[in-house]
Amino acid sequence: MARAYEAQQIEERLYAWWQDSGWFQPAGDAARAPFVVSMPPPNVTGELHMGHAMFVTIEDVLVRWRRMCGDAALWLPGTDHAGIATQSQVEKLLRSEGSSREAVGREEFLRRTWAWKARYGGEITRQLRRLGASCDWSRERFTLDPGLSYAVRAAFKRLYDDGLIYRGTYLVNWSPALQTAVSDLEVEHEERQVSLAHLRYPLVPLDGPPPGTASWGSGAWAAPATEFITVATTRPETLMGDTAVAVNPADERYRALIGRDVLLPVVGRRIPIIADDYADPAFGSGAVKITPAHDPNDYQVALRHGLPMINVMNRDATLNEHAGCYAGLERFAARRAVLADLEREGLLAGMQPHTMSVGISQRGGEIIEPLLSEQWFVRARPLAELAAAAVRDGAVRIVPERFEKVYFHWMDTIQDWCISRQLWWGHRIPVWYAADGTMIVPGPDDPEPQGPGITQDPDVLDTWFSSGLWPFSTLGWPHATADLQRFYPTSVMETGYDILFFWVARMMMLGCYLTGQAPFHTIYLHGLVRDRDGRKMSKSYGNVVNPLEVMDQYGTDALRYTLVTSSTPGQDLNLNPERIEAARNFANKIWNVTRFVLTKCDEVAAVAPAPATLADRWILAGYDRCCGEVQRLLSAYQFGEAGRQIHEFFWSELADWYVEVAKVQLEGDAPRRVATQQTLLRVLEGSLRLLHPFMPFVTEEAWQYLTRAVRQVWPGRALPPSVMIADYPQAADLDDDAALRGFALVQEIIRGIRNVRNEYRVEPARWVTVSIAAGAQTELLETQRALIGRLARVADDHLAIVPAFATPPRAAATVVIGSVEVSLPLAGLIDLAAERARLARELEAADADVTRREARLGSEQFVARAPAAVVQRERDGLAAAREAVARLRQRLDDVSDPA
RNA sequence: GGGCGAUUAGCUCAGUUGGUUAGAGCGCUACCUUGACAUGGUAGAGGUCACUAGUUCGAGUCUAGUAUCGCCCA
Repeated sequence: MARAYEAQQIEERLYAWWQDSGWFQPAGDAARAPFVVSMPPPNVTGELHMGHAMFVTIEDVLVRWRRMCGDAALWLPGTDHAGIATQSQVEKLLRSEGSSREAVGREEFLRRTWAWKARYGGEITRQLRRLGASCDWSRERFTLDPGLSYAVRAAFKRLYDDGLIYRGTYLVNWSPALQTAVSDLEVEHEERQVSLAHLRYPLVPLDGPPPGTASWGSGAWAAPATEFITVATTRPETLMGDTAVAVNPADERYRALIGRDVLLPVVGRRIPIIADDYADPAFGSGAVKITPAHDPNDYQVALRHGLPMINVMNRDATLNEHAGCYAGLERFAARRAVLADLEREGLLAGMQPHTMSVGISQRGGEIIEPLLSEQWFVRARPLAELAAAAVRDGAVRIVPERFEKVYFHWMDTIQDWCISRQLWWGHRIPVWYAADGTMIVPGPDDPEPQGPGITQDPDVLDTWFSSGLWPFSTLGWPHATADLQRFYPTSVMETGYDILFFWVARMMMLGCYLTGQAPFHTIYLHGLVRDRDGRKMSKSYGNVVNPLEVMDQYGTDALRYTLVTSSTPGQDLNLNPERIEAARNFANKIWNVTRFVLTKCDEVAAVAPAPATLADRWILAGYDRCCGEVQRLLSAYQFGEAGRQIHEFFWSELADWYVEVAKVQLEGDAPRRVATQQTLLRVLEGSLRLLHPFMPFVTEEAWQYLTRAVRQVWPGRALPPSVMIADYPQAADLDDDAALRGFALVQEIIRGIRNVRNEYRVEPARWVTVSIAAGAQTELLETQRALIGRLARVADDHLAIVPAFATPPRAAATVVIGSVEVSLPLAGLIDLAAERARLARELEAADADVTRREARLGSEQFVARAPAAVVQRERDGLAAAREAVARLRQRLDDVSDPA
């Protein structure tokens, strides 16, 4: 074995070996309970980022753990066609060639996109492998696979026939840059500084000549109007689409005007003044223009009042023929032009700065345009009720629980889901139109409608529609395949909380409705990975930590261990590079403990082992307790805490103490050596299994070396070929409290002696003399004298362990541990004043301890109400503290004695 | 406007049925290259658990409120 763990040299080899051995596939034994995780499919053209590293790590911990526990574990991987993202990439490519998708046509565009996918689509899955993902690549899926596309058509047909999918003209979020509708979720909101324009609309007089006879732009357009109503708007360029002006019915200022008409500037259309609560008297002038085709609130007002809806914009956000003289202008240029002209006509009453929330396209980054258009929708309410009930009834549990509230709120306020996208890359909507406009919706097995004048809907479905079917479409649904029957519903859905609505909610809705069962029993949500200062990682900040570079530098195990132990469920994680380094060091520690054990176990005498020593019993009890805790924590989805506990045990107990103890014990006779070798092998081998789900590579490599030795020590012991298919350690509930307490005393004595040596600057190599007055512990400590001598560097013939000191030691430093007194006569080194100060400090602390415990035990309420075990612990602690105080006082007297 | 989270050592974070003197890693101080490991070892220093009130025999942990920061929804 190399002196240091070198991750880069083993990871690829081990991963290939695991996969080639078929261990990533679920065990065929039908008696085993399945444990199934659907991998959240990454964007097929995406590149690995920390979010991927996070979900892969957590899911792999979960899956490797359940697999080792004996489940038939299936982790099904795949990728998502990511309509907008992928199409944008290919369009960018075409633009660089001076072409466009329109120029090459739909068929050629799709050919180009598939070619792009073939070239770049494998990258992300190669990168997932580097993370050690033990997923079943033989079942890998892609959302545009024939099987999954079939599932999409089947789902669409079913929902359509059940009246849950409909087509209609509605106001949707339009992305002018992408030229498609997007769903509510794909719109982000941002506070922006905008100008609120106050526009004066002339009223049509009750009698007398109407205004608007002069041409627009003449400067006299409003003449001879005498009455005006002022409306406040942030979007003056849409005024040509106004179909009313609304005022609040309770607003005294405008009550008399309700029912009258105003003359709309630019186009000269007569529109009514209506009363609606939507108009806020406190906002702007209190009167608001109603532009139903360009504002969601106005749209609702128009529905209530039966107003016409006039769309003044094209799909690229330029104004159309309804905008009169502004037709063809881009929306923001039009705004400036309209304002200038209004001013010239004397119709601009003022401008004021205003902060408002603006909808931004999540992908394009430009301002979303509410646009009236014909789209397909899923009627979400019935589906949401099913999905909410599954969680409410306890069929599905969300971890951490607090997200249930968010989930319910979303389901309770759900809006219909716009599922059509004006893209070419994706599942084409399976609807055809006859020449007369009749819709034909064939089932997935029906032939494609053909005939004169029959055309298919040009749009595709939202990518989330297909990924909403993912947990079952990947297993063969709607066909009752063997996989679907064995592995559905799946077990745990693990993903980031940021896509609870996008994806998890849709899987729940579609899964509950289409399969009649919730697609998984547990939803585990992890937090987002941020930089060390808590900022979101983004290319524009330049604070992105690339997981591939981290793995190159520190190894995959270090990255995984850091990700899984740096946070708690649902909590964001600030990734600190120093922690990754610490995790790398941990891997090296594991490696070197293994090296140590191997060199000490290369030869084993053929004799019966000696009975266990106190230290043997202590490390076995500690290991056992650790196994129990880890099992408990993993069952409770406390992955981070489980990983930290193994670290604590491995480093602080096994490496720091037992390895040092073993060095001493290995110098004993053959039966003692064999017993120690067995204990080392047992605990280390078990610890590697315990840690394997977290750090698969170093544990496997170490385990391979180790088990060769284990086979020699225990020739009869059956061992599987890989740690990844070995049994996960279970606690035997040893509960050896005597060993835990006894060894803790030994540790305190050794630490006490080391402390004194350090304070008195005793050279590390020098052997010292120690006397221990051990009272009731004399017999126990006598059995540990070799250990104390070696670990505290006390010469064996200078270590006295007696029940009590005959005469108080002189010129000695003293350490008191309860009833045990450890004395170091350091001839020539002891400074009595310093020793007095040291003892006084100890005494003060012990005294405080006594006072605290006395106060607690002095309370009748405490004794009466606290659990008996807690009271007893206080009593024991008080007795020990009193003993220590007495001894410290005595010692203080001794060193104060001028004799 | 509604909801959620965070606030613990210089830094990044744990602390899950409330129970000894609140922990880890990094950093810091002193010492040590002793044969598993300097990617290391030994011994230390370092905290009014944001603040206020409450519940309780007992609160970092439970409740209410306040402050600051962040996120989600409208």
